[in-house]
Amino acid sequence: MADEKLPKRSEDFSAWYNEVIARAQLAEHSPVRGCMVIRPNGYGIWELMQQALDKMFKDTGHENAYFPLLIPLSFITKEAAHVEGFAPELAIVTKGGGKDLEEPLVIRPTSETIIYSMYAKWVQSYRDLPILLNQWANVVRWEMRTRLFLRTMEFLWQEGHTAHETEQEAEEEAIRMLGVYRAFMYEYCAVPVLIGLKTDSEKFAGALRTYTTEALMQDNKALQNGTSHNLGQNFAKVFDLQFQSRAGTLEYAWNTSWGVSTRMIGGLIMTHSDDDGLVTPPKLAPVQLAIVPIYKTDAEKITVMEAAEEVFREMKAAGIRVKLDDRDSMSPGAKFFDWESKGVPLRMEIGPKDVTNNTVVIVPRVELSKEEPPKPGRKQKLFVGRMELLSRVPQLLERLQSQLLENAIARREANSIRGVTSYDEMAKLIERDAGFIYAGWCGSAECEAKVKEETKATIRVIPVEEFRSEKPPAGCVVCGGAARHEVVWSKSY
RNA sequence: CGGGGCGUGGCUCAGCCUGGUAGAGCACCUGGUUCGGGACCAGGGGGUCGGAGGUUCAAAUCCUCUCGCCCCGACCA
Repeated sequence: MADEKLPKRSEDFSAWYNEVIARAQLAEHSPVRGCMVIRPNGYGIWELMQQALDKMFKDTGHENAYFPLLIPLSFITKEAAHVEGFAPELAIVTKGGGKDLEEPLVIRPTSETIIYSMYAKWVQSYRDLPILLNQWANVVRWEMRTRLFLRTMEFLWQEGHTAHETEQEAEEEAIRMLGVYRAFMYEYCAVPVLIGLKTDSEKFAGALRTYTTEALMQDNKALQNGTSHNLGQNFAKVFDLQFQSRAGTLEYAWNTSWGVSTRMIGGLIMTHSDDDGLVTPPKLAPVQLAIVPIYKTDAEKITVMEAAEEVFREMKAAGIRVKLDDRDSMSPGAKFFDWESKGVPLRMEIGPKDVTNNTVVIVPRVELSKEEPPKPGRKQKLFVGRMELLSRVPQLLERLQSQLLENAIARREANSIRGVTSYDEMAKLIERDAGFIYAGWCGSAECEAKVKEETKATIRVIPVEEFRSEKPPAGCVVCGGAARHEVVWSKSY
Protein backbone atom coordinates (compact mmCIF):
# COMPACT_ATOMS: atom_id res chain seq x y z
CA MET A 1 0.00 0.00 0.00
CA ALA A 2 2.55 2.51 1.15
CA ASP A 3 4.97 3.50 -1.54
CA GLU A 4 7.53 5.32 0.54
CA LYS A 5 9.44 4.77 3.73
CA LEU A 6 8.29 6.40 6.92
CA PRO A 7 10.13 9.45 8.19
CA LYS A 8 12.58 8.30 10.87
CA ARG A 9 11.83 9.01 14.50
CA SER A 10 15.29 10.43 14.99
CA GLU A 11 14.94 12.86 12.11
CA ASP A 12 11.43 14.21 12.42
CA PHE A 13 9.46 12.76 15.30
CA SER A 14 6.38 14.80 14.62
CA ALA A 15 6.19 13.86 10.93
CA TRP A 16 6.85 10.25 11.89
CA TYR A 17 3.96 10.32 14.37
CA ASN A 18 1.51 11.69 11.81
CA GLU A 19 2.63 9.23 9.19
CA VAL A 20 2.34 6.23 11.52
CA ILE A 21 -1.28 7.19 12.17
CA ALA A 22 -2.00 7.68 8.48
CA ARG A 23 -0.41 4.39 7.44
CA ALA A 24 -2.16 2.42 10.13
CA GLN A 25 -5.42 4.16 9.25
CA LEU A 26 -6.10 5.03 12.87
CA ALA A 27 -7.55 8.50 12.38
CA GLU A 28 -7.78 11.51 10.14
CA HIS A 29 -8.47 15.21 10.43
CA SER A 30 -12.09 16.16 10.03
CA PRO A 31 -13.44 19.02 7.92
CA VAL A 32 -13.66 20.98 11.17
CA ARG A 33 -10.33 22.28 12.36
CA GLY A 34 -9.00 20.42 15.35
CA CYS A 35 -11.47 17.55 15.27
CA MET A 36 -10.64 14.00 14.33
CA VAL A 37 -12.31 11.10 12.64
CA ILE A 38 -11.34 7.88 14.36
CA ARG A 39 -11.24 5.06 11.84
CA PRO A 40 -11.98 1.42 12.70
CA ASN A 41 -8.34 0.53 13.35
CA GLY A 42 -8.07 3.33 15.87
CA TYR A 43 -11.51 2.91 17.35
CA GLY A 44 -10.81 -0.80 17.80
CA ILE A 45 -7.97 0.10 20.16
CA TRP A 46 -10.25 2.46 22.05
CA GLU A 47 -12.92 -0.24 22.38
CA LEU A 48 -10.42 -2.65 23.87
CA MET A 49 -9.26 0.05 26.26
CA GLN A 50 -12.85 0.72 27.24
CA GLN A 51 -13.62 -2.93 27.87
CA ALA A 52 -10.62 -3.40 30.13
CA LEU A 53 -11.14 -0.18 32.05
CA ASP A 54 -14.87 -0.61 32.36
CA LYS A 55 -14.33 -3.96 34.04
CA MET A 56 -11.78 -2.42 36.38
CA PHE A 57 -14.24 0.33 37.31
CA LYS A 58 -17.02 -2.16 37.95
CA ASP A 59 -14.65 -4.29 40.01
CA THR A 60 -13.96 -1.30 42.24
CA GLY A 61 -17.66 -0.75 42.82
CA HIS A 62 -18.57 1.84 40.19
CA GLU A 63 -21.60 2.00 37.92
CA ASN A 64 -22.02 3.73 34.59
CA ALA A 65 -24.48 6.54 33.95
CA TYR A 66 -24.86 9.28 31.41
CA PHE A 67 -25.17 13.02 31.82
CA PRO A 68 -25.97 15.42 29.00
CA LEU A 69 -23.66 17.15 26.56
CA LEU A 70 -25.17 20.59 27.14
CA ILE A 71 -24.66 22.39 30.42
CA PRO A 72 -26.13 25.75 31.46
CA LEU A 73 -23.41 28.37 31.28
CA SER A 74 -24.27 29.52 34.79
CA PHE A 75 -23.23 26.12 36.16
CA ILE A 76 -19.71 26.46 34.87
CA THR A 77 -19.33 29.94 36.29
CA LYS A 78 -20.30 28.94 39.81
CA GLU A 79 -16.94 27.57 40.89
CA ALA A 80 -14.37 30.34 40.63
CA ALA A 81 -11.25 28.31 39.84
CA HIS A 82 -13.20 26.08 37.50
CA VAL A 83 -14.44 28.98 35.34
CA GLU A 84 -11.05 30.55 35.27
CA GLY A 85 -9.51 27.33 34.08
CA PHE A 86 -12.05 26.50 31.43
CA ALA A 87 -13.38 29.84 30.19
CA PRO A 88 -10.83 30.18 27.38
CA GLU A 89 -11.67 26.82 25.89
CA LEU A 90 -15.45 26.71 26.06
CA ALA A 91 -17.67 26.12 23.05
CA ILE A 92 -20.96 27.85 23.75
CA VAL A 93 -24.33 27.32 22.08
CA THR A 94 -26.27 30.58 21.86
CA LYS A 95 -28.98 29.66 19.40
CA GLY A 96 -31.53 26.86 19.27
CA GLY A 97 -34.48 26.35 16.98
CA GLY A 98 -33.54 29.52 15.17
CA LYS A 99 -33.86 31.73 18.26
CA ASP A 100 -31.38 33.17 20.69
CA LEU A 101 -31.35 31.12 23.86
CA GLU A 102 -32.32 32.77 27.11
CA GLU A 103 -29.28 31.24 28.73
CA PRO A 104 -26.32 30.09 26.65
CA LEU A 105 -25.42 26.42 26.89
CA VAL A 106 -21.91 25.15 27.21
CA ILE A 107 -20.82 22.03 25.39
CA ARG A 108 -19.26 20.13 28.28
CA PRO A 109 -15.50 20.48 28.62
CA THR A 110 -15.92 18.12 31.61
CA SER A 111 -19.00 17.30 33.66
CA GLU A 112 -18.31 18.15 37.30
CA THR A 113 -20.92 20.88 37.42
CA ILE A 114 -23.85 19.05 35.87
CA ILE A 115 -23.08 15.86 37.77
CA TYR A 116 -22.72 17.38 41.22
CA SER A 117 -25.83 19.46 40.69
CA MET A 118 -27.69 16.18 40.18
CA TYR A 119 -25.97 14.46 43.10
CA ALA A 120 -27.27 17.28 45.27
CA LYS A 121 -30.80 16.10 44.51
CA TRP A 122 -29.99 12.49 45.20
CA VAL A 123 -28.30 12.88 48.54
CA GLN A 124 -30.10 13.52 51.82
CA SER A 125 -28.19 11.58 54.39
CA TYR A 126 -24.87 9.84 54.87
CA ARG A 127 -26.80 6.68 54.00
CA ASP A 128 -26.97 7.89 50.40
CA LEU A 129 -23.19 7.97 50.21
CA PRO A 130 -20.91 7.12 48.63
CA ILE A 131 -22.03 7.68 45.04
CA LEU A 132 -19.64 5.96 42.69
CA LEU A 133 -20.42 6.70 39.04
CA ASN A 134 -18.59 6.76 35.78
CA GLN A 135 -19.58 7.97 32.35
CA TRP A 136 -18.16 7.31 28.90
CA ALA A 137 -18.54 10.49 26.93
CA ASN A 138 -17.17 13.01 24.51
CA VAL A 139 -16.08 16.46 25.60
CA VAL A 140 -15.10 19.62 23.75
CA ARG A 141 -12.33 22.03 24.58
CA TRP A 142 -11.54 24.82 22.14
CA GLU A 143 -7.85 24.21 21.61
CA MET A 144 -5.46 26.42 19.69
CA ARG A 145 -3.12 23.77 18.45
CA THR A 146 -4.21 20.20 17.97
CA ARG A 147 -2.54 16.88 17.24
CA LEU A 148 -4.36 13.66 16.40
CA PHE A 149 -5.14 11.79 19.63
CA LEU A 150 -2.85 13.98 21.76
CA ARG A 151 -4.96 17.09 21.70
CA THR A 152 -8.15 17.41 19.69
CA MET A 153 -11.02 19.80 20.26
CA GLU A 154 -13.43 16.95 20.76
CA PHE A 155 -12.16 13.82 22.44
CA LEU A 156 -13.55 10.65 23.92
CA TRP A 157 -12.95 9.79 27.53
CA GLN A 158 -14.41 8.43 30.68
CA GLU A 159 -14.98 10.56 33.70
CA GLY A 160 -15.58 9.06 37.09
CA HIS A 161 -17.40 11.18 39.64
CA THR A 162 -17.82 10.19 43.24
CA ALA A 163 -19.24 11.71 46.40
CA HIS A 164 -18.15 10.70 49.89
CA GLU A 165 -18.88 11.28 53.52
CA THR A 166 -15.38 12.18 54.60
CA GLU A 167 -12.26 13.78 53.24
CA GLN A 168 -10.32 10.63 53.94
CA GLU A 169 -12.73 8.50 51.93
CA ALA A 170 -12.47 10.85 48.99
CA GLU A 171 -8.71 10.84 49.21
CA GLU A 172 -8.67 7.05 49.29
CA GLU A 173 -10.91 6.95 46.24
CA ALA A 174 -8.72 9.37 44.28
CA ILE A 175 -5.69 7.28 45.08
CA ARG A 176 -7.46 3.98 44.41
CA MET A 177 -8.40 5.14 40.91
CA LEU A 178 -4.90 6.42 40.29
CA GLY A 179 -3.84 2.87 41.09
CA VAL A 180 -6.38 1.49 38.63
CA TYR A 181 -4.96 3.72 35.92
CA ARG A 182 -1.45 2.75 36.77
CA ALA A 183 -2.34 -0.95 36.57
CA PHE A 184 -4.10 -0.41 33.26
CA MET A 185 -1.13 1.46 31.79
CA TYR A 186 1.30 -1.25 32.76
CA GLU A 187 -0.78 -4.34 32.11
CA TYR A 188 -2.67 -3.36 28.99
CA CYS A 189 -0.85 -0.44 27.38
CA ALA A 190 2.60 -1.66 28.39
CA VAL A 191 3.26 2.01 29.08
CA PRO A 192 5.24 2.48 32.28
CA VAL A 193 4.03 5.54 34.14
CA LEU A 194 5.23 7.53 37.09
CA ILE A 195 2.46 8.34 39.47
CA GLY A 196 2.19 11.10 41.99
CA LEU A 197 0.88 14.55 42.71
CA LYS A 198 0.64 17.60 40.46
CA THR A 199 1.88 20.95 41.72
CA ASP A 200 -0.71 23.65 42.38
CA SER A 201 0.04 25.35 39.08
CA GLU A 202 -0.59 22.14 37.15
CA LYS A 203 -3.61 20.86 39.01
CA PHE A 204 -7.18 20.65 37.69
CA ALA A 205 -9.25 23.82 37.80
CA GLY A 206 -11.32 23.40 40.94
CA ALA A 207 -9.45 20.53 42.57
CA LEU A 208 -7.87 20.32 45.99
CA ARG A 209 -5.25 17.94 44.72
CA THR A 210 -4.59 16.37 41.34
CA TYR A 211 -2.84 13.04 40.92
CA THR A 212 -1.34 12.08 37.61
CA THR A 213 0.14 9.30 35.56
CA GLU A 214 3.09 10.46 33.47
CA ALA A 215 4.76 8.53 30.69
CA LEU A 216 7.94 9.29 28.79
CA MET A 217 7.63 9.26 25.02
CA GLN A 218 10.37 8.26 22.58
CA ASP A 219 11.26 11.88 21.90
CA ASN A 220 11.81 12.25 25.64
CA LYS A 221 8.82 14.46 26.20
CA ALA A 222 6.40 13.61 28.97
CA LEU A 223 2.77 12.76 28.39
CA GLN A 224 0.15 13.02 31.09
CA ASN A 225 -2.20 10.19 30.23
CA GLY A 226 -4.40 9.93 33.30
CA THR A 227 -5.60 12.15 36.12
CA SER A 228 -7.42 11.63 39.39
CA HIS A 229 -8.61 14.56 41.46
CA ASN A 230 -9.57 15.03 45.04
CA LEU A 231 -12.04 17.87 44.59
CA GLY A 232 -12.51 18.46 48.29
CA GLN A 233 -15.81 20.24 49.00
CA ASN A 234 -15.36 22.89 46.31
CA PHE A 235 -18.12 21.69 44.04
CA ALA A 236 -20.31 20.42 46.89
CA LYS A 237 -20.41 23.91 48.35
CA VAL A 238 -21.32 25.51 45.06
CA PHE A 239 -24.05 23.00 44.19
CA ASP A 240 -25.39 22.41 47.71
CA LEU A 241 -24.37 18.82 47.77
CA GLN A 242 -25.15 18.37 51.46
CA PHE A 243 -26.05 15.47 53.66
CA GLN A 244 -27.07 14.87 57.22
CA SER A 245 -24.16 13.22 58.99
CA ARG A 246 -24.12 10.38 61.50
CA ALA A 247 -23.90 13.02 64.20
CA GLY A 248 -26.98 14.78 62.83
CA THR A 249 -25.19 17.81 61.46
CA LEU A 250 -25.47 19.07 57.90
CA GLU A 251 -22.22 18.51 55.98
CA TYR A 252 -20.92 19.06 52.48
CA ALA A 253 -19.93 15.92 50.60
CA TRP A 254 -16.38 15.26 49.41
CA ASN A 255 -15.92 14.64 45.69
CA THR A 256 -13.44 13.01 43.39
CA SER A 257 -13.21 12.88 39.63
CA TRP A 258 -10.85 10.92 37.43
CA GLY A 259 -10.42 10.42 33.71
CA VAL A 260 -8.48 8.97 30.85
CA SER A 261 -9.02 9.79 27.21
CA THR A 262 -8.22 8.91 23.63
CA ARG A 263 -4.95 10.67 24.34
CA MET A 264 -3.78 7.33 25.68
CA ILE A 265 -3.76 6.08 22.10
CA GLY A 266 -1.27 8.81 21.23
CA GLY A 267 0.82 7.70 24.17
CA LEU A 268 0.64 4.12 23.03
CA ILE A 269 1.89 5.09 19.58
CA MET A 270 4.73 7.24 20.85
CA THR A 271 5.84 4.61 23.34
CA HIS A 272 6.06 1.48 21.22
CA SER A 273 5.99 2.24 17.53
CA ASP A 274 9.13 2.18 15.41
CA ASP A 275 10.48 3.25 12.03
CA ASP A 276 8.48 0.45 10.38
CA GLY A 277 5.19 1.83 11.70
CA LEU A 278 2.69 1.19 14.43
CA VAL A 279 3.31 -1.29 17.22
CA THR A 280 0.33 -2.32 19.36
CA PRO A 281 0.51 -4.35 22.54
CA PRO A 282 -1.37 -7.64 22.03
CA LYS A 283 -3.96 -6.89 24.70
CA LEU A 284 -5.06 -3.76 22.86
CA ALA A 285 -4.54 -4.97 19.29
CA PRO A 286 -7.79 -5.24 17.32
CA VAL A 287 -5.97 -7.81 15.19
CA GLN A 288 -3.46 -9.90 17.10
CA LEU A 289 -2.53 -12.34 14.38
CA ALA A 290 -2.51 -11.88 10.61
CA ILE A 291 -2.23 -15.00 8.49
CA VAL A 292 -0.60 -14.51 5.10
CA PRO A 293 -0.98 -17.44 2.72
CA ILE A 294 1.80 -17.91 0.15
CA TYR A 295 1.39 -19.78 -3.10
CA LYS A 296 2.42 -19.76 -6.74
CA THR A 297 0.24 -22.21 -8.64
CA ASP A 298 -3.47 -22.84 -8.43
CA ALA A 299 -2.78 -26.25 -6.94
CA GLU A 300 -0.65 -24.68 -4.23
CA LYS A 301 -3.28 -22.08 -3.58
CA ILE A 302 -5.85 -24.77 -2.86
CA THR A 303 -3.77 -26.67 -0.33
CA VAL A 304 -2.31 -23.55 1.26
CA MET A 305 -5.69 -21.86 1.63
CA GLU A 306 -7.12 -25.01 3.10
CA ALA A 307 -4.40 -25.07 5.75
CA ALA A 308 -4.66 -21.33 6.35
CA GLU A 309 -8.41 -21.50 6.83
CA GLU A 310 -8.04 -24.35 9.25
CA VAL A 311 -5.50 -22.43 11.31
CA PHE A 312 -7.73 -19.38 11.13
CA ARG A 313 -10.70 -21.30 12.56
CA GLU A 314 -8.56 -22.87 15.22
CA MET A 315 -7.17 -19.54 16.34
CA LYS A 316 -10.55 -17.88 16.28
CA ALA A 317 -12.05 -20.64 18.38
CA ALA A 318 -9.18 -20.15 20.83
CA GLY A 319 -10.22 -16.51 21.25
CA ILE A 320 -7.35 -14.99 19.27
CA ARG A 321 -8.26 -11.88 17.27
CA VAL A 322 -7.13 -13.23 13.94
CA LYS A 323 -7.35 -12.10 10.31
CA LEU A 324 -6.80 -14.29 7.27
CA ASP A 325 -5.34 -12.09 4.55
CA ASP A 326 -6.79 -13.64 1.41
CA ARG A 327 -6.41 -10.56 -0.77
CA ASP A 328 -5.49 -11.98 -4.14
CA SER A 329 -4.15 -8.89 -5.82
CA MET A 330 -1.36 -8.23 -3.36
CA SER A 331 1.99 -9.98 -3.12
CA PRO A 332 2.97 -11.58 0.19
CA GLY A 333 5.75 -9.05 0.63
CA ALA A 334 3.32 -6.18 0.30
CA LYS A 335 1.07 -7.80 2.87
CA PHE A 336 3.98 -8.10 5.30
CA PHE A 337 4.60 -4.37 5.08
CA ASP A 338 0.91 -3.65 5.37
CA TRP A 339 0.42 -5.60 8.58
CA GLU A 340 3.64 -4.27 10.00
CA SER A 341 2.61 -0.68 9.48
CA LYS A 342 -0.72 -1.50 11.13
CA GLY A 343 1.03 -2.75 14.25
CA VAL A 344 -0.29 -6.30 14.28
CA PRO A 345 1.66 -8.19 16.98
CA LEU A 346 2.09 -11.50 15.15
CA ARG A 347 2.23 -12.33 11.49
CA MET A 348 1.92 -15.92 10.35
CA GLU A 349 3.15 -17.16 6.99
CA ILE A 350 1.77 -20.37 5.57
CA GLY A 351 3.28 -21.59 2.30
CA PRO A 352 3.62 -24.87 0.40
CA LYS A 353 6.70 -25.87 2.42
CA ASP A 354 4.79 -25.32 5.64
CA VAL A 355 1.89 -27.42 4.46
CA THR A 356 4.31 -30.24 3.65
CA ASN A 357 6.12 -29.96 6.97
CA ASN A 358 2.96 -29.32 8.95
CA THR A 359 4.45 -26.08 10.29
CA VAL A 360 3.95 -22.34 10.03
CA VAL A 361 6.28 -19.35 10.27
CA ILE A 362 5.51 -16.71 12.88
CA VAL A 363 7.15 -13.29 12.82
CA PRO A 364 6.67 -11.14 15.92
CA ARG A 365 6.28 -7.39 15.36
CA VAL A 366 9.11 -6.70 17.79
CA GLU A 367 11.99 -8.99 18.59
CA LEU A 368 11.41 -11.33 21.51
CA SER A 369 14.41 -11.83 23.75
CA LYS A 370 13.12 -15.16 25.04
CA GLU A 371 12.91 -16.68 21.57
CA GLU A 372 15.62 -17.80 19.18
CA PRO A 373 17.46 -14.69 17.98
CA PRO A 374 17.12 -13.67 14.33
CA LYS A 375 19.86 -14.01 11.74
CA PRO A 376 21.91 -10.81 11.53
CA GLY A 377 20.08 -8.14 9.63
CA ARG A 378 16.90 -10.20 9.37
CA LYS A 379 13.60 -10.26 11.17
CA GLN A 380 13.05 -12.86 13.85
CA LYS A 381 11.28 -15.85 12.30
CA LEU A 382 9.88 -18.63 14.45
CA PHE A 383 9.12 -22.01 12.95
CA VAL A 384 6.20 -23.54 14.79
CA GLY A 385 4.59 -26.96 14.36
CA ARG A 386 0.90 -26.93 13.62
CA MET A 387 0.24 -29.06 16.69
CA GLU A 388 1.86 -26.48 18.98
CA LEU A 389 -0.06 -23.49 17.71
CA LEU A 390 -2.76 -23.51 20.32
CA SER A 391 -0.21 -23.10 23.07
CA ARG A 392 2.45 -21.15 21.18
CA VAL A 393 0.34 -18.29 19.81
CA PRO A 394 -1.07 -17.21 23.18
CA GLN A 395 2.38 -17.63 24.68
CA LEU A 396 3.98 -15.45 22.01
CA LEU A 397 1.31 -12.80 22.48
CA GLU A 398 2.06 -12.75 26.19
CA ARG A 399 5.79 -12.55 25.54
CA LEU A 400 5.29 -9.68 23.14
CA GLN A 401 3.13 -7.90 25.69
CA SER A 402 5.78 -8.19 28.38
CA GLN A 403 8.61 -7.48 25.94
CA LEU A 404 7.04 -4.15 25.07
CA LEU A 405 6.74 -3.19 28.71
CA GLU A 406 10.30 -4.29 29.38
CA ASN A 407 11.60 -2.26 26.43
CA ALA A 408 9.63 0.78 27.52
CA ILE A 409 10.84 0.58 31.10
CA ALA A 410 14.42 0.19 29.94
CA ARG A 411 14.08 3.23 27.71
CA ARG A 412 12.52 5.29 30.46
CA GLU A 413 15.26 4.35 32.91
CA ALA A 414 17.94 5.11 30.33
CA ASN A 415 16.40 8.55 29.97
CA SER A 416 15.84 9.33 33.62
CA ILE A 417 18.48 11.42 35.32
CA ARG A 418 18.49 11.49 39.07
CA GLY A 419 20.22 13.61 41.62
CA VAL A 420 20.55 16.76 39.57
CA THR A 421 21.59 19.57 41.91
CA SER A 422 22.75 22.42 39.71
CA TYR A 423 20.35 24.64 37.82
CA ASP A 424 22.78 25.07 34.93
CA GLU A 425 23.14 21.34 34.60
CA MET A 426 19.38 20.91 34.60
CA ALA A 427 18.94 23.61 31.97
CA LYS A 428 21.48 21.86 29.75
CA LEU A 429 19.77 18.51 30.22
CA ILE A 430 16.42 20.01 29.31
CA GLU A 431 17.99 21.75 26.35
CA ARG A 432 19.08 18.42 24.90
CA ASP A 433 15.78 16.69 25.73
CA ALA A 434 17.33 14.36 28.26
CA GLY A 435 14.02 12.97 29.54
CA PHE A 436 12.82 12.78 33.14
CA ILE A 437 14.99 14.92 35.37
CA TYR A 438 14.77 14.27 39.09
CA ALA A 439 15.70 17.17 41.33
CA GLY A 440 14.81 18.88 44.57
CA TRP A 441 12.22 21.63 44.76
CA CYS A 442 11.53 24.05 47.58
CA GLY A 443 7.80 24.13 46.83
CA SER A 444 7.62 27.74 45.69
CA ALA A 445 5.61 28.71 42.64
CA GLU A 446 8.33 31.26 41.78
CA CYS A 447 11.01 28.64 41.31
CA GLU A 448 8.64 26.50 39.28
CA ALA A 449 7.67 29.44 37.06
CA LYS A 450 11.27 30.46 36.53
CA VAL A 451 12.16 27.04 35.12
CA LYS A 452 9.14 27.05 32.85
CA GLU A 453 9.94 30.53 31.66
CA GLU A 454 13.59 29.85 30.97
CA THR A 455 13.61 26.25 29.81
CA LYS A 456 10.00 25.36 28.82
CA ALA A 457 10.14 22.38 31.16
CA THR A 458 7.60 21.93 33.94
CA ILE A 459 7.25 19.81 37.03
CA ARG A 460 5.45 16.80 35.65
CA VAL A 461 4.90 15.06 38.93
CA ILE A 462 5.83 14.93 42.58
CA PRO A 463 6.31 11.17 42.53
CA VAL A 464 5.01 8.78 45.16
CA GLU A 465 7.64 7.08 47.27
CA GLU A 466 8.04 4.08 44.97
CA PHE A 467 9.43 6.28 42.20
CA ARG A 468 11.64 8.51 44.32
CA SER A 469 15.41 8.29 44.38
CA GLU A 470 17.16 6.44 47.18
CA LYS A 471 18.80 9.59 48.42
CA PRO A 472 16.30 12.43 48.81
CA PRO A 473 17.64 15.73 47.43
CA ALA A 474 18.72 18.28 50.01
CA GLY A 475 18.22 21.52 48.15
CA CYS A 476 15.97 23.15 45.57
CA VAL A 477 17.62 22.94 42.18
CA VAL A 478 16.48 26.46 41.41
CA CYS A 479 17.02 28.57 44.54
CA GLY A 480 19.15 26.27 46.67
CA GLY A 481 16.72 26.51 49.58
CA ALA A 482 15.68 23.42 51.49
CA ALA A 483 13.99 20.86 49.23
CA ARG A 484 10.46 20.02 50.23
CA HIS A 485 10.00 17.42 47.49
CA GLU A 486 11.86 15.46 44.91
CA VAL A 487 10.14 16.31 41.62
CA VAL A 488 10.40 15.24 38.01
CA TRP A 489 11.04 17.94 35.44
CA SER A 490 10.52 17.52 31.73
CA LYS A 491 9.20 19.12 28.63
CA SER A 492 5.79 17.78 27.87
CA TYR A 493 2.95 17.43 25.41
C1' C B 1 -3.73 36.24 17.91
C1' G B 2 1.70 37.18 15.83
C1' G B 3 5.68 34.87 12.21
C1' G B 4 6.37 31.44 7.99
C1' G B 5 4.44 28.02 4.20
C1' C B 6 0.61 25.82 1.14
C1' G B 7 -4.32 25.06 -1.55
C1' U B 8 -4.03 21.54 -9.02
C1' G B 9 -7.73 13.69 -10.06
C1' G B 10 -8.27 9.56 -3.83
C1' C B 11 -2.78 10.71 -2.10
C1' U B 12 2.16 13.25 -2.98
C1' C B 13 3.36 16.93 -6.14
C1' A B 14 5.10 19.38 -11.18
C1' G B 15 3.16 23.29 -14.26
C1' C B 16 2.64 29.62 -12.35
C1' C B 17 8.26 33.44 -12.83
C1' U B 18 7.58 34.44 -19.02
C1' G B 19 -1.00 33.74 -19.86
C1' G B 20 -2.50 29.87 -25.28
C1' U B 21 -5.11 21.72 -25.68
C1' A B 22 -4.42 20.36 -17.49
C1' G B 23 0.34 16.69 -16.39
C1' A B 24 3.53 12.83 -13.49
C1' G B 25 4.16 9.07 -9.68
C1' C B 26 1.32 6.27 -6.41
C1' A B 27 -3.73 4.50 -5.65
C1' C B 28 -8.22 2.69 -8.45
C1' C B 29 -10.78 -0.53 -12.65
C1' U B 30 -10.15 -4.64 -16.74
C1' G B 31 -7.16 -8.64 -18.79
C1' G B 32 -2.79 -11.55 -18.55
C1' U B 33 1.77 -13.19 -16.35
C1' U B 34 3.53 -13.16 -11.09
C1' C B 35 3.64 -14.50 -5.63
C1' G B 36 8.57 -17.16 1.17
C1' G B 37 10.00 -9.00 2.18
C1' G B 38 6.92 -3.31 -1.09
C1' A B 39 5.68 -7.60 -8.82
C1' C B 40 5.32 -6.65 -14.18
C1' C B 41 3.00 -5.70 -19.00
C1' A B 42 -1.09 -3.82 -21.78
C1' G B 43 -5.51 -1.13 -21.70
C1' G B 44 -8.87 2.21 -18.90
C1' G B 45 -11.78 5.68 -15.52
C1' G B 46 -11.28 10.04 -12.73
C1' G B 47 -9.63 17.06 -11.93
C1' U B 48 -15.26 23.67 -13.43
C1' C B 49 -6.69 23.92 -10.72
C1' G B 50 -9.98 26.23 -2.63
C1' G B 51 -13.88 30.31 -3.57
C1' A B 52 -15.47 35.25 -5.48
C1' G B 53 -14.37 39.35 -8.35
C1' G B 54 -11.13 41.80 -11.87
C1' U B 55 -7.39 42.45 -16.18
C1' U B 56 -7.23 40.00 -21.12
C1' C B 57 -9.20 37.75 -27.52
C1' A B 58 -7.60 34.02 -23.85
C1' A B 59 -6.25 32.87 -16.63
C1' A B 60 -4.11 26.98 -12.84
C1' U B 61 -0.68 31.03 -14.38
C1' C B 62 -1.29 38.25 -13.54
C1' C B 63 -4.18 41.67 -9.77
C1' U B 64 -7.74 42.27 -5.48
C1' C B 65 -10.56 40.16 -1.81
C1' U B 66 -11.98 35.83 0.79
C1' C B 67 -12.04 30.87 2.91
C1' G B 68 -9.33 26.78 4.59
C1' C B 69 -5.12 23.90 6.01
C1' C B 70 -0.05 22.92 7.78
C1' C B 71 4.45 24.40 10.58
C1' C B 72 6.70 27.75 14.56
C1' G B 73 5.42 30.85 19.29
C1' A B 74 1.52 32.44 24.02
C1' C B 75 -3.13 28.27 26.87
C1' C B 76 -4.23 22.83 27.68
C1' A B 77 -6.28 15.82 29.10
